[in-house]
Amino acid sequence: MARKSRTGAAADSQTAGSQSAKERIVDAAEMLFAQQGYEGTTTRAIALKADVPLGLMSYYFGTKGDLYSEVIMRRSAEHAADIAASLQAVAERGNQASIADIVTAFVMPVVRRALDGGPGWAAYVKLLSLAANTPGSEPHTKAFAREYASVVEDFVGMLRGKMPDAAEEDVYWAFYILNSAFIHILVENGSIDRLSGGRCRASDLETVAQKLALMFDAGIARLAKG
Amino acid sequence: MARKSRTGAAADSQTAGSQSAKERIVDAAEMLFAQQGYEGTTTRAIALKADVPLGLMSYYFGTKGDLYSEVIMRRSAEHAADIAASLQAVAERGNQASIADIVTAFVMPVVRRALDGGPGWAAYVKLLSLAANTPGSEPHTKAFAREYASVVEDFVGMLRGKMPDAAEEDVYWAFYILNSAFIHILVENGSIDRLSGGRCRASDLETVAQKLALMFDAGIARLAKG
DNA sequence: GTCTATAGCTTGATAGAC
DNA sequence: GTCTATCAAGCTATAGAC
Repeated sequence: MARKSRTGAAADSQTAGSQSAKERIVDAAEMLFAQQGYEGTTTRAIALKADVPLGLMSYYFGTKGDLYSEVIMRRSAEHAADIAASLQAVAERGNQASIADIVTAFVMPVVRRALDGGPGWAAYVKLLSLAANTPGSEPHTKAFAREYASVVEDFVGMLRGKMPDAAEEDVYWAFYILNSAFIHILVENGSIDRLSGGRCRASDLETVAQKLALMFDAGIARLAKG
Repeated sequence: MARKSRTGAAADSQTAGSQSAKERIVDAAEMLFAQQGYEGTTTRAIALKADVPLGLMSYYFGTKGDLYSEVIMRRSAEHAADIAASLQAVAERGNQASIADIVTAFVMPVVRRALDGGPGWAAYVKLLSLAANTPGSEPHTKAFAREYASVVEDFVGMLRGKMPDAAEEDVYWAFYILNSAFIHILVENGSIDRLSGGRCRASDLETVAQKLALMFDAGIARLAKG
């Protein structure tokens, strides 16, 4: 037992495949950061899950913070473009699009990635929302915020078009409250499952998206009246 | 410079007063856990902020996890009773109370503590919402959830009274989405401030409560229609 | 490029003097 | 009760053999 096998017991069936060591490290980091947070995840745990020697971490990525950045950057541009396209498609329908349509266009690209994108994307979405909820993570949060700033502006602009008589600040409150609900739901662990006795499942993001669109269609309309 | 003064530079103007060492430790822990999270806070940092020698931490509270529990338990019962009373007052008005009234009754006790309760209560409220957003914190989260379970049931019951024609699961979705928005807003650090160019302030919880009541009054009514 | 071994700190917790 | 000194373990990051 001179050394650990590359496909030994420590290897994770999800991350240890035919991918390169570099990819496996990012995959493992993504999953662990999403599950345990940045501070709660050690570089050793990442190396173990990726089944690579500890030294490779620094060789490929430098510090732990640099690796975190890499996890974000690997998917953020594609994801943001994804949402932008979804919003654009609705914007082209002009006034025919309802508030519910706009909310759905904003929310569904995230839901689809989380549900159909595989475990990597699911972890990324969780990490994305987790970063927005974590204090003392200024550098991390700012990195994410920058990547999605343009998409947020598009969305707010479309909401504004549906709130012609509202005070400017109410457009921002509408976005803020909707986005807060959505972000929190993405990190949720299942408190609603227990509370509802199994009638609702937090992991059922499609239903969540539908209820969000329904509620905020009415809620934003109310706010828009002044 | 044989040893650090009890009122020396390391002492925090907030926590180092006439209180006992034991109280100062809990105060310092509360504030640091709220600002940096559980993993991000070291027992040394707490001791430094409380201006107490490191050894006293274990003497009074045992482990770091025990100290965290103490931070929760110090205020949770009083806070939960506070919210229960607020809900009860609205419940006594029977059908006269609107959905907005019920939402306000649920939200305002938290807002009032955060704004008028002093820095200790402000930190506690932040920690409360932070715990609901943190992964890998099962033991912590469960401790909080247990303390507020009864209040949540009361609130859900009152919502149900206002949604007589709705499917049972929609009552839970209504609560879940509202609570998610509220919880996330309590940890927010000011992204809305920047986005709105200063027109909205995340710290202005009174306005947040007002907008929440307005939007969810309409949103829950819509959901209640089926 | 890959891996082992370890340096250099910081962590939570405690032993034992006062 | 209070405080200093320190332990054992775990951390990130790196030096240097292969």
